Amino acid sequence: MPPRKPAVREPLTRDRVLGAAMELADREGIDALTMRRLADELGVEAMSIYYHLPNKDAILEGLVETTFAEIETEVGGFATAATPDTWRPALRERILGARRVLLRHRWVPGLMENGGSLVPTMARYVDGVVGLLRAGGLSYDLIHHALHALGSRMYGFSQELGLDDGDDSTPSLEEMMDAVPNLAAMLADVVHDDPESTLGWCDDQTEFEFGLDILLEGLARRAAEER
Amino acid sequence: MPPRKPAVREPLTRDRVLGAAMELADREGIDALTMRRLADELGVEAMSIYYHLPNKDAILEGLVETTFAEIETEVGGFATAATPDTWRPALRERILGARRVLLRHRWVPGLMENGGSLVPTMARYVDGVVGLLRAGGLSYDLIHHALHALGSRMYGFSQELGLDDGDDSTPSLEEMMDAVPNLAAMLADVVHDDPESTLGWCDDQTEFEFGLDILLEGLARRAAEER
DNA sequence: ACCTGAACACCGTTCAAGT
DNA sequence: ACCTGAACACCGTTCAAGT
Repeated sequence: MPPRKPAVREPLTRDRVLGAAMELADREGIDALTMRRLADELGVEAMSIYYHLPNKDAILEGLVETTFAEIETEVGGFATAATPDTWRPALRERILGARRVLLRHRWVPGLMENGGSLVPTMARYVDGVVGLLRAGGLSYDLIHHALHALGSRMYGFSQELGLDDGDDSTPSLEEMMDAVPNLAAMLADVVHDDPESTLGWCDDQTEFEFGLDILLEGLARRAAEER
Repeated sequence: MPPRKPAVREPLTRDRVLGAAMELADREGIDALTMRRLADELGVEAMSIYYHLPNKDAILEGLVETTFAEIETEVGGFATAATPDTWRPALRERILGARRVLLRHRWVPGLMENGGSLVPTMARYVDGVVGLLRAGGLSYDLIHHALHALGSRMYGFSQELGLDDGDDSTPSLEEMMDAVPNLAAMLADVVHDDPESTLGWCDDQTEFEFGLDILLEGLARRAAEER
């Protein structure tokens, strides 16, 4: 079958731009996402993009928006019934669902931290969490605290600082032994069996759930005290 | 007293560059810190900086390093004796001390998240935390989990997403009422008395401590179970 | 209505040249 | 040894012009 290219090229649209941007960022990282590079990807001139989206920030916002739309699908919608007995596993499941999506777009957390303005679907995600906790019987005050306590964990990630940098000049364990003896001892003791981190910031699934469960546990205790 | 400028200007040094960079970033934000702007501040040509520091990343690393040196002073050194009875308040105090310093340099967390390679003094900070927990009687395994669970809270910050963006186009509470009813209800109920956030990511001191205490509580429980 | 080319005002950085 | 000027290879974006 001979490859038959369409004579007339598909017209540019906002969706096509965002789709190509998403694919490019997934494939080559967020730094590769420049207006000129994106235009190349679309077989178009850089300035053509500006006809469909006002500027680069709008593209980045659109990507976050798209990601949270994926999350909405992944968790089966943001509206959920919950009771004082079920909110905790329900929230846990929702957060881990969000995490599964972010693992497909690891550069998205980086966008969420900075630009920071809450895009609509992201706001609806948070709204869903609030609704879940409210249905679980928590006071708005406790819910408010809970959102702060969870922080970025609410979305399924928590940035940490890797002990391993990709640089070639990374000092060996022996070299740092005297500068950071406790750290070295810990690393020697703990078999860090999965050096490949899952979400850019080196929090693997087990560690993520460990921290999440402590927080859920503490929130549940405070919720029980409220009642 | 007439202002008497020295005829020969003070020679450039690594420390002078870093000092000016720190001051500039504190005053005008990290985005204002460009090589040309920094050179202006030093009364020098942009390229002169490269004689004292290899590149911009080295400047950013140096700033993180300087910040953690400030933290070391603030908390009275990283070495601390602790016992199973005292590790928890000791760690709490250390983290809140780190936070006080970061509040003076709010742009530093942003640097720590991305570049990410652990600068020496930062490694020593973590080492101190490990030493503290070890002296407190925790196993290396639990300590390892603890570092992950604390995440960036270990350093005194936790990024969250502000509900308030500085944009003029921020939708009012009424406008978002139907899109995010639960969120709107919570905001209406909770008197968010301090709209001015403390550390860029809108986590004020109270909220930070709330989350921190839940984590410390959970860690203490697991530590007790270990013994 | 949709896309383009040239240009502007920035970046970080290289490199040969000044003193 | 220390600093500089010109230049390079990039950015995002504006604006007048094409079809």
